[in-house]
Formats: sequence, C-alpha cells, structure tokens
Amino acid sequence: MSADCHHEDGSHPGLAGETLRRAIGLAETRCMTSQERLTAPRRRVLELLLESDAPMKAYDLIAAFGQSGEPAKPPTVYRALEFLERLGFAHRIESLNAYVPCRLDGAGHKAAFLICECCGAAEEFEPDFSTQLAAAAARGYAVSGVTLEARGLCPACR
Amino acid sequence: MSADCHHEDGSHPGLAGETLRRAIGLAETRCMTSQERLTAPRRRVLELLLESDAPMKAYDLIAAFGQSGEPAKPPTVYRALEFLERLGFAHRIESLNAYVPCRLDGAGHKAAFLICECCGAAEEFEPDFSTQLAAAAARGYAVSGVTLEARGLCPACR
DNA sequence: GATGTTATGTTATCTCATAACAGAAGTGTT
DNA sequence: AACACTTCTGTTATGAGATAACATAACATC
Ligand SMILES: [Zn+2]
Ligand SMILES: [Zn+2]
Ligand SMILES: [Zn+2]
Ligand SMILES: [Zn+2]
Repeated sequence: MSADCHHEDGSHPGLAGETLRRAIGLAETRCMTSQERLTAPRRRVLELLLESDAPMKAYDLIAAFGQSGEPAKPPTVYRALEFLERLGFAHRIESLNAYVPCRLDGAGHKAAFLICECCGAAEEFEPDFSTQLAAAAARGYAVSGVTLEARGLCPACR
Repeated sequence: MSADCHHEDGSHPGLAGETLRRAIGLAETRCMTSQERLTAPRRRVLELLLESDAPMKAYDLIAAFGQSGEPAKPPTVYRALEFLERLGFAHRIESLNAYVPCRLDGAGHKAAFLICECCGAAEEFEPDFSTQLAAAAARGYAVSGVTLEARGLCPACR
C-alpha cells in the first residue's frame, strides 16, 4: 500500500450498527451449531475486524481491543485470531502479516485475495485451484491447503 | 513440518562441490550481463541457500554466515536476500518466513511452491495462473504479482 | 459439588525485520 | 591522480510479530 493513495477503497466498507450486529449474530449461530463458544475476547476481535475497511495487523487489534483505550495482552488477541481462523470467520493474509474477516458465505471454504498495493484494500474471492491441484498431483503431492495472494491495483487505483 | 518426520526428502538435495560452484558461476554470469555485482556477502548467502536441502530462515543464514562460526549482522543477510530475490536467484516463502534458492531456469519467472508439512521440503514449480488472473481481471484488478503456496504431503511422506 | 476440560490472564521471552548513519569500495570524469 | 558520484557494507539500536509457560477462571458432565 502506497503511503499517499488518495483513492477511495469502497470494496469493503467496515460494518457498523445493525449490519455489524447481524454479522456477529450469524457467527454466534454458526458457533452454536458447531458446539463452539464465541466468548467475549473472540467476539471483540471479530467485531474489530468487521468494523475495519482494511486488513488489520495483530498489534492494531491489540491496541484497539479495550473499549476505553487499554490494550489487550498479545496472547488474548492471537488466541482469538486462531479461533476465528479455525472456524472460518477470519483469514490471515501471509504477505501482509494481517487479518481480515471472512467476506464469503459458508464455512470451510477456500480463500484467496486480491490486494491493492495502492489503497491497501484486500478483496476475498473464491478461487479455482484445479490447475494447481493437478500440477501438485502430477508431482505426487497430496495438498491440504493453498495460500493465494495476488498483488496489484484495484479498479479505483488503476 | 512435523518434528518427527523420518522420511527422506530427496526432492532437493543441497548442492556441493562442482555442482555448487557451477550454480554460483551461473549466478555470476547472470549478474555480469545485468550490470549487477555478486559481492561477497551476496555470494555467501546464495551459497548457503544452495547448500541447504530445505528452506532456510533468515536467522539460520545469519548464524551460518561466518566461515568460522561468527554470525553475520542481520542487515547483512537481509540485504543479500533482497538482492537475491530481486535478481530471481532466491524466493521468500511467506507462509514459512523462509527462503529458498531458485530451482528453475531463467530469471524473471513466476514461482509457486509445494510445501511438505511432514518433512519440510519445498518444491518450486512453474505455476499457471490463467484462471486466477481471469478472476482478477473480472473484478477490475491489474495484477502485478502472485504468491501461491500449497501445503500438503510430498510423495515420500504420504 | 467433585472432576475433567476448555478458555483466559499474565509475565516473560522469542523470532523476524528494519531504521539510521558512518565508512568503504566501485565508477566515471577531469 | 584527484574528484565527485553512486552503490554497497559495517554497526548499533530498535521496531514488529508471535509464542512459551503457568496460574486462574469458567464451563460442562456426572
Ligand atoms: Zn473467507
Ligand atoms: Zn486500490
Ligand atoms: Zn524460481
Ligand atoms: Zn515430505
């Protein structure tokens, strides 16, 4: 992300108000059905991710964690992120060391990202890995997970 | 990579002797033709990467840098890695925070990796991103680079 | 309400990476 | 050779990202 990008992102406006509550409620429901608990710190980290319009760094989350400005302790946030990733509520973007809330429906899906080098937006999309999986199979690999992150310019920044 | 993998890797035996010298000589030649200098620290880091049979962490390189056991200073190694990546002699694997020498011919190529979660081997392959690039184009993105890292089990570890 | 399990709080530490600046080495010009 | 210019290196210090370890609390189940 360039320091002096003046373009509007617009791809993922942070959630607020009723929309935010609905997204968290959906996560609640999904937790219920999978016998998992959306505890206070987990809910708080998910909320911070959903409110943001760009990927957040772990220490951004740590700093923003407390309602009145007190930061969280690192393990609090890292544990919450681990939980959210495990349930598919959030994804880590390896090339940014940053985290985003899942923007796609349905749990257990594959994820891939288009990352704008100008405005910092990260758009999630449902990837088709068939070509790469075939290449892996041809080499005798059994693939369990794939990370795909494309860098470039979003429509607004081109 | 599991701590107790007993399988042979075999995918990328570290180079040694004449083979190693030839690989470094090739890098020298490519530097000449692009008006770049393969200086001592750069050559040393490339040598360490080529000698290794698995991805190396930056601080592994730092520790192994000195011929008689003295470590390098971090910036020495990070600068060399930056150079080697820029010229296509090495690649960073984001999901491992580790580095490998390029195993494919030709500079300026795209790279992708198959990473064994058991033995730690990382096999480079030439990816076909046409499907993903089409998906990106459909969203109005102009892609400048793609990271693809697949985790799984190599043939020896399956 | 005793027991086992899962989650949290807390401290400390570890790994990974870069900023900043001084000095050396290469390059080209006069 | 002396100069100016650029690139690379050496060194110190610090910033950024993540986890180990252990004590306590909350939940579940019997
Ligand atoms: Zn998702
Ligand atoms: Zn943009
Ligand atoms: Zn390569
Ligand atoms: Zn393996």
